[in-house]
Amino acid sequence: MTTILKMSYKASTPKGTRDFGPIEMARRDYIFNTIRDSFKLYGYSPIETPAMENLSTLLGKYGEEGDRLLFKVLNSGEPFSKIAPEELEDSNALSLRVCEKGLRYDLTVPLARFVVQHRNNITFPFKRYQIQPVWRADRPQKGRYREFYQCDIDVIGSDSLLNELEMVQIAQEIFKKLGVAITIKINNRKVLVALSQYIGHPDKLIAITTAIDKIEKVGFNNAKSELVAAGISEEGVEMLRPILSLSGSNTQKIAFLKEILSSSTVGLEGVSELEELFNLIESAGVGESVEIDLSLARGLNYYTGAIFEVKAAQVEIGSICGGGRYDNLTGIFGLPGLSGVGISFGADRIYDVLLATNTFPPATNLSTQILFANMGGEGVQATLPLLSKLRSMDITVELFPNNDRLRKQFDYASKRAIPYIAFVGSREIEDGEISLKNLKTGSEIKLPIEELDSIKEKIELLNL
RNA sequence: GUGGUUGUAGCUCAGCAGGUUAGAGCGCUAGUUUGUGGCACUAGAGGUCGUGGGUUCGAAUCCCAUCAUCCACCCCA
Repeated sequence: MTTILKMSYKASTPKGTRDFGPIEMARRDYIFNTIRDSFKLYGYSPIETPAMENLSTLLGKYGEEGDRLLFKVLNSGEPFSKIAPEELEDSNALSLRVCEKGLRYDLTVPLARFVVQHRNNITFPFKRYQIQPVWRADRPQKGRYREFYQCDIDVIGSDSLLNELEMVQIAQEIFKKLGVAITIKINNRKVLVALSQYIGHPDKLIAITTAIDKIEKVGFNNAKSELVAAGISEEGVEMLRPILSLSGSNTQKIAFLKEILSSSTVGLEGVSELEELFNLIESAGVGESVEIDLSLARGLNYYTGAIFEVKAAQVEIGSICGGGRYDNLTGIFGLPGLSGVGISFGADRIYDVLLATNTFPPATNLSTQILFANMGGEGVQATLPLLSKLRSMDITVELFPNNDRLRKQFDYASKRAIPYIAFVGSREIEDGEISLKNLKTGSEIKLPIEELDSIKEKIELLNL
């Protein structure tokens, strides 16, 4: 064993990926189950898509930055055998020659592909949920992994703002169940488009939105110099100042925007969408901690309407949930005219938040209820039928496989947080009973085998 | 992609104005008469000090490179 270890390479997972042990899995299941339960409650159905998509499906959907972060999969066989020497010089072009597939970067683009491909079998509006890992070739850091799970819901084929409302409701509900304090930020891409027109630089939308996004972090003046560097006039940037430092209630913000953008058709459209959405949110009574944030400018370039982002109030970890409306994502795959909205929950970051705030429920540690000590030969024989009986009663039991010293068996039980240990040895066999001991309190009782049906009540006694 | 941090036992780390056999705590293994654990005591296993060069009589310790790591930026979940 030791020699083998010495000879082998150091065991590790690839950069930015992790293993999940039993405790982590119990906690992750708790998160996934909570999220999934809410998704189902609102009528969403599950789908799954492959880990790999054709690279052509993925490329160009996430902006330049996103393309760079795609994990590409080398073709099998001998992909380089047909490559001419001069083709080796352009590494970008080369990677497209030798890689036809890529790992999915999110769940939204695969969904768009899925919808287009299966359009004839789908009933619209299509409400689906999807919980699967995604991969990004990012540099890992706190709260950022190269493999992480997204939990998505999307509605495809309905442009009603009721869908946006539903996203907000579900986010509120899930984080309430999980015990995470949040703020939900909402903006509208049309408003951002209108703002860029308003300051006279409709072509600089991307530069403007990314700079706007930074204002909170680096301050207005730094963002301003960045915008000026991007070729935007100083007067134009100054026009943004009152808008972005806008404070007050959501209704005040809306009123102000209406005035500023009164000459812009898209702008007014965006503002009235915001207004209508907030009216719906009020009617539904889920307006707590929901605010308009004009500095919210999600980077994924397929969003066209509402955009959302959820931040944990108590933990600094980036957004734990985000999404928005995209009017024409399926159009890229040849099926125009379908509007969709979606939101994605970042399970791994939510995990980190629950861990940091210590809000995992204690029950997530529990595995086996009763460990039967291995007392050797006849004890084991007498135990086997009891195990089946207890399992049929839906009690999680296991028998220690080796006839080790009891000290060791106790050790095993306490390390696995098994609350009860049972003995069936020669004494018990003689008296036709089992001994049952509570590891925590140390109290022990005898239970006649014919009364096994009442074991649950007997266990209650042990807890006193 | 840019900048910084740190790499010593399974884990957390100490050692570092260069000097004989590299340490601690926790964990692990065995034992303190194998039908009762968590405590305590005793003993033990386990490290080519991330890797490769260099400086030096001598390097875990200084220099360079490289890889890995974590953090920040970018971007995002």
